[in-house]
Amino acid sequence: MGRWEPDSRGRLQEAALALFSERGFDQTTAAEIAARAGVTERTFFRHFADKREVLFGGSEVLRERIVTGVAGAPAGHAPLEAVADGLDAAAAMLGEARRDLTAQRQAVIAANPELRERELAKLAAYAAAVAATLRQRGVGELQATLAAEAGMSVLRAALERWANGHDDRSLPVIMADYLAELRAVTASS
Amino acid sequence: MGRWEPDSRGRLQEAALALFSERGFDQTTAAEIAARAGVTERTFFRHFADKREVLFGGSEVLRERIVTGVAGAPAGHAPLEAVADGLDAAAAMLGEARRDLTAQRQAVIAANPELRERELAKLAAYAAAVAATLRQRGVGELQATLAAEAGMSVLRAALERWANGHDDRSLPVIMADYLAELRAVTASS
DNA sequence: AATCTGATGTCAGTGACTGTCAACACGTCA
DNA sequence: TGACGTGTTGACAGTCACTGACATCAGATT
Repeated sequence: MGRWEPDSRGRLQEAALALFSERGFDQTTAAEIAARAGVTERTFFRHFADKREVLFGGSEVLRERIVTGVAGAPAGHAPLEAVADGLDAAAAMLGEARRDLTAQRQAVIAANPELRERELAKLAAYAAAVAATLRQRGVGELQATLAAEAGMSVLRAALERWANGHDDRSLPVIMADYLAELRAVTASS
Repeated sequence: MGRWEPDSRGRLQEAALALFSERGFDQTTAAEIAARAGVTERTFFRHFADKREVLFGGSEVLRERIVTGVAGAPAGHAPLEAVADGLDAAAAMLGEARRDLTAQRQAVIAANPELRERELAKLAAYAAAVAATLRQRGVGELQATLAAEAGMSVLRAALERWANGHDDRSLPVIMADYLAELRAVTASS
């Protein structure tokens, strides 16, 4: 064992989620999070680029999963079908997480404009990565962008419903349903 | 005339755009913007909630225009058709602005992650307002959200292309084209 | 044993943002 | 005409997010 307790990063994430839930994001300082995790404020900012990032630790892994799902779609799949495969991969990963923790995290994010802003940025990053993957599959730039962003809208709406417990269906089922709704509402009329 | 030069707010917006273009967002302090506008830093933060907001002064007007466009769509219009009417209203307003100024503003935003984040938040606010308007027209919550967010994707992509001068067509024409692309890529296959 | 490496602590500093109070030009009303 | 309310600004002190530079120390490497 090292000079300090291991997994500072994980302790910081737990401490932050707890404090944000108790007092709110604005009423919690980075120094308080660090103290609760048993480290200094400087260490907090070594692990996380800014105070919000502590809530988005798993976002890169999720992005990779989504991209892998899209890239692994059969060659014959249309753009939105490939995106659907990416959503399946995301749903599989998120479905493994404890729903109560996801709900707690979503509640903290929903309660603060700065955190909502950051969540949008993360979704935009997913969309950009998915669009780039679609382009490698031969999809045009514009269609790739539009399909990817619409897919992330589906992801967010489904995740919100699932995490809040308003729907007892599994996350992949909700996502598939929501994707069908997207197709319905964008159908020419 | 008052004790001070009028239109502090407008001078702050101009000064900020100029300084951000010259040095970049991070290398410009709020105090420098204020000095260039002939006011104090405190006055800057009386007019704008934070340093980024100075670049988004017209966003509320644009949101109202979009919402008015959606609300004014014929009763028979499908959700996405109503959104298209909102996009037309947005295009009409943005088309009035000088394209070079819009391009300059977009370049500043594109160069900075924090500003891109804020732009996403503004688009999300438009989408939420549009979705609420669609719901008043009897559209279901989910379809309203998905149609509105897809519409804002179209708005952003078209605005980017128009402002950069990569496309000589008028903004409304580009938007209509992009909306057709959205329909094509989400068509069941 | 000497050295290297990685994670952390310490400390000083910048800049975004806020609360509070005073100053002052302007309009209103007696 | 003059007292008074109102809206905008300046002045100033303060908190907190975030950064750069340097020291420290356990464990791995040689």
